[in-house]
Amino acid sequence: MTAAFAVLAEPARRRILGLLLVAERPVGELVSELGLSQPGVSKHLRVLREAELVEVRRDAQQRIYALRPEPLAELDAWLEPYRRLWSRRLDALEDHLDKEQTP
Amino acid sequence: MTAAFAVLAEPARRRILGLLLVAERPVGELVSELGLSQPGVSKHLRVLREAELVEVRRDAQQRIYALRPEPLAELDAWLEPYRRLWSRRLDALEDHLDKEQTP
DNA sequence: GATGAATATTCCCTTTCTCGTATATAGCTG
DNA sequence: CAGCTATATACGAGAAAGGGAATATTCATC
Repeated sequence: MTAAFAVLAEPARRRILGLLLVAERPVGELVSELGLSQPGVSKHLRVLREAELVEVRRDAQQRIYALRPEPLAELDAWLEPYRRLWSRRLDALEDHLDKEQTP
Repeated sequence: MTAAFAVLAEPARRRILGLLLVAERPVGELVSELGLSQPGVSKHLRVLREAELVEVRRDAQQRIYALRPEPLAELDAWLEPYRRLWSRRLDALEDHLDKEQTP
């Protein structure tokens, strides 16, 4: 949890996740789309990897990075108890679903 | 957004928010419940205040801290596009509400 | 106005992050 | 296996963060 927040505190890393949400990508593509140095991107990717926010796959000499949603789901869960503070809509939703589950 | 993530990366600060979710509290109460030094707690509170995650109210010589949910709501919104990656339940919910809104 | 309680701020030290530049590794291709 | 491409790591510098100890501020009370 702590790790996930710290990792996401970096704008560049959030941008990387945004790109990977659209589609998985090799490092070079991230470099050109982000406008950062290649070592810089690699380093951010290492941090994201260690936090399990992304995973790598080798394709010849390229490394294809893809999103791993688990830590984001944890973050979402952490947010849960706070949601009632702003979300009427979600409350209604949950009420509805709860009723649906216990007929 | 960046600020919110950075602030929440500190476990002590998340604990403070957890306590304030239950009820607003003076600093002294936070100090005893967290087991941290008073200056330490005050410093975390300053950071939380600057990120607008909490607000202060004076009550005699005490300062009562309370939660301000806005930055958490922003975080929730940031998470939105990623949610489909893990949440079937939420998708169902949104579908339901969307239909409800456009009868 | 002095005292005491509650809270904030400052200073100093150590650690951690980020960035740039340079260098290393891994794997294809001829 | 030489050379090229794609990616990763190492190193050094500078900024920022966290924690402890000491000090300052604020307000109520006597």
